Amino acid sequence: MDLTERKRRILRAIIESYIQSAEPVGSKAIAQAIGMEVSSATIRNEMADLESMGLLEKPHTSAGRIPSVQGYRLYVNELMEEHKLSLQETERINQALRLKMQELDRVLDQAGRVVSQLTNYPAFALSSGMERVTIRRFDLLMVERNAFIIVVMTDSNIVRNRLIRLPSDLTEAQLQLLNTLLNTTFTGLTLEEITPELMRVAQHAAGDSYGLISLVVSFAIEVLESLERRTVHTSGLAHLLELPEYRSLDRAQPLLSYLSEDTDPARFPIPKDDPMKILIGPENVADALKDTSVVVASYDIGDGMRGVIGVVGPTRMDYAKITARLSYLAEGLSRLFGRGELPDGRDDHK
Amino acid sequence: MDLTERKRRILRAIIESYIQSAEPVGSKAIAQAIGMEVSSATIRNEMADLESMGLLEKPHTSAGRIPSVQGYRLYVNELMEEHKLSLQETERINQALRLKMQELDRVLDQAGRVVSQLTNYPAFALSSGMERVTIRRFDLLMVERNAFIIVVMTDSNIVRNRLIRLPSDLTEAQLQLLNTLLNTTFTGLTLEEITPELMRVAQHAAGDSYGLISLVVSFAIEVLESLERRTVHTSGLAHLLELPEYRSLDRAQPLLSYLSEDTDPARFPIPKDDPMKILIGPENVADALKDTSVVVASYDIGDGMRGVIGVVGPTRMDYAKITARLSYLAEGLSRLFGRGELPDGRDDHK
DNA sequence: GATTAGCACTCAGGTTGTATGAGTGCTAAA
DNA sequence: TTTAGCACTCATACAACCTGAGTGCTAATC
Repeated sequence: MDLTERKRRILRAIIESYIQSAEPVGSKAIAQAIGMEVSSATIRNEMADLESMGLLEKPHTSAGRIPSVQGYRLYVNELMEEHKLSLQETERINQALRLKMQELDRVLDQAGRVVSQLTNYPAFALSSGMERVTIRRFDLLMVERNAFIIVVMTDSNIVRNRLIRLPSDLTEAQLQLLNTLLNTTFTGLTLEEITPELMRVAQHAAGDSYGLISLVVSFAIEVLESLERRTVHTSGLAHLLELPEYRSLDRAQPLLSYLSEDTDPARFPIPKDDPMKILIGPENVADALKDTSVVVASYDIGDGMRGVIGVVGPTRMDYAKITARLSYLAEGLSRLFGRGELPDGRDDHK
Repeated sequence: MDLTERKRRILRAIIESYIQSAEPVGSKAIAQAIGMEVSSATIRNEMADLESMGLLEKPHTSAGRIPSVQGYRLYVNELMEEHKLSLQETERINQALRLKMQELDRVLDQAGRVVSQLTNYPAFALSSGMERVTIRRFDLLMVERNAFIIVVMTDSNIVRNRLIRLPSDLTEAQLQLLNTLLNTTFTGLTLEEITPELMRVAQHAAGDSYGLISLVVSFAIEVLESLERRTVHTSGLAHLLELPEYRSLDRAQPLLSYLSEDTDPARFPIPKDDPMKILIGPENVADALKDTSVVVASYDIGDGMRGVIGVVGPTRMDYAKITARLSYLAEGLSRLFGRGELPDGRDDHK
């Protein structure tokens, strides 16, 4: 059967109406929406065709039609018009970017929050995780005679620090010695390459009776681990309950629980090649997401890392609007963090 | 009217049954619970008395009784038996403490999560906020010719850092100069004392044409602000929906929204003098919490700061169990962070 | 005087039956 | 090919009814 232009118009009208109302839409309503060129009976015939093509379905005999997953897919791929962001919307997003994204450390979390506020859907944010991170340099700063600060910087330009106190005193010279030893022995190594063996050797070479080296190195290990570990942040969960499809607790609870237990990042889809991805209903791998849609976008955090932000909602979510906002935000984030241009307020360099 | 020993026993039985079941409890059930020494009719008489004393109430004529706010208050103050934590429970808490609390930075968030997991209620966590924080020292570390790291340490021993890139190159000597200038001019000052005036003077004195000083100082300001600003973290919101009183969306939604929009810490109660506080129903100030109970505990983060963790649940929450777990956890956290014993692995100092 | 058995009464919640209306599919006419 | 008309299907809302748990009161009992 042919997907005529009229069928496409009707399908689109049905989907957009359903996106708005969450109610099955009938032939009469569509006849009106299209502009009364044809009668509702004609629409009915067309709808029957669309249904047999698998693009629509009926919740029951005498209800209107609702889009099927295939229908949404067609809509997203071909029918959907690009949503133009209003000046207000872009301004709001820009403001969010300016205000919230000060600390790189908390980008993930913040990005999720912003997305959720922007879309009124629950959102999640995760980092795509780094592999093969290494420490680029160590710095030890003497604070008091029995306290110093470790500063480590990774090859991906992330800096972490910790204050260490000792049971006994330490001289500046000792610290210097330790510092150079660390920088010669433990830089450029991945997590796996830092073996207990290596530490023992270094400890011996330095004549380190205090176990200082292991203290500092274990901090470095912690940093490397935390960077390799991906974490997920979810936010705006309460938005879910505003949607008619989740007025029933039986529907809402499993999804809410799934999103709340944000332990395992593997459960959230990440876009591989494209900057943006739309997963409709059963296209999701996770069971709990089987009748929700997920829109994910990725952005460049710089230094080879990518961040991922996503929105979870009912299959009838307003794809046009969501994708527009999400991609605009992702671009903004890329601009902010990517290309080595960190959000420190610094300008472009070299 | 006298609150006889028998009345107290009955009241307690009613409250504990209601805490378990969330169903109004009838005379017969109580007669059984007490041990059938008396008949249900007697219980009925006693219950009528308790009701006229304002300790019980009826949802409607032919239902059982439920505790009133006053009833809960009496229970919490006098009737409640201390809940003994099982070995498993303490072990679980200790493990959570050991595993999760590695980074002081994320204590708040983590503490909230742990509480929520421990109690199966939504939890919130906030810091009591610091006042009059000052920078104790600056360190500038040269990374490349056009990049350096700022490390600032506050008088409360919190260390923060940031990587700064410059449009042009810089010599080690320049950085040294800047470093000493910062340490002589901008240490020991509170947020208010760092005026634009002062910055201009310093900039002039240093002949700082790059605006480097303002770059570094604005980072310092950011750090001070972030420490003074209190933030709230909520977690485990989905637990709310497991409770029968929030099976109805109309009840759950306002509360969920209230807890989700965790912007304003002022909306959450913090215990003033006592280490633990129980707020039952309308004893809460916030409207959205008027028919929930909140249990909060505070713990010592060290250096004069206190953290606050709390649990939100229905008025019929299991006060005995919750308070036991919460206070154990709070003590653990105090031990971990308080008394200058930071989780860095360092020991007591001076 | 305190306790108990018995009984009438109340009321939430579940079940059943019925009406309503939105929407459909099919057929015959335009 | 389109349209009007009609019979048919269901979800939903609503009223009527039943049931069972629980109460308050009264009169008998300890």
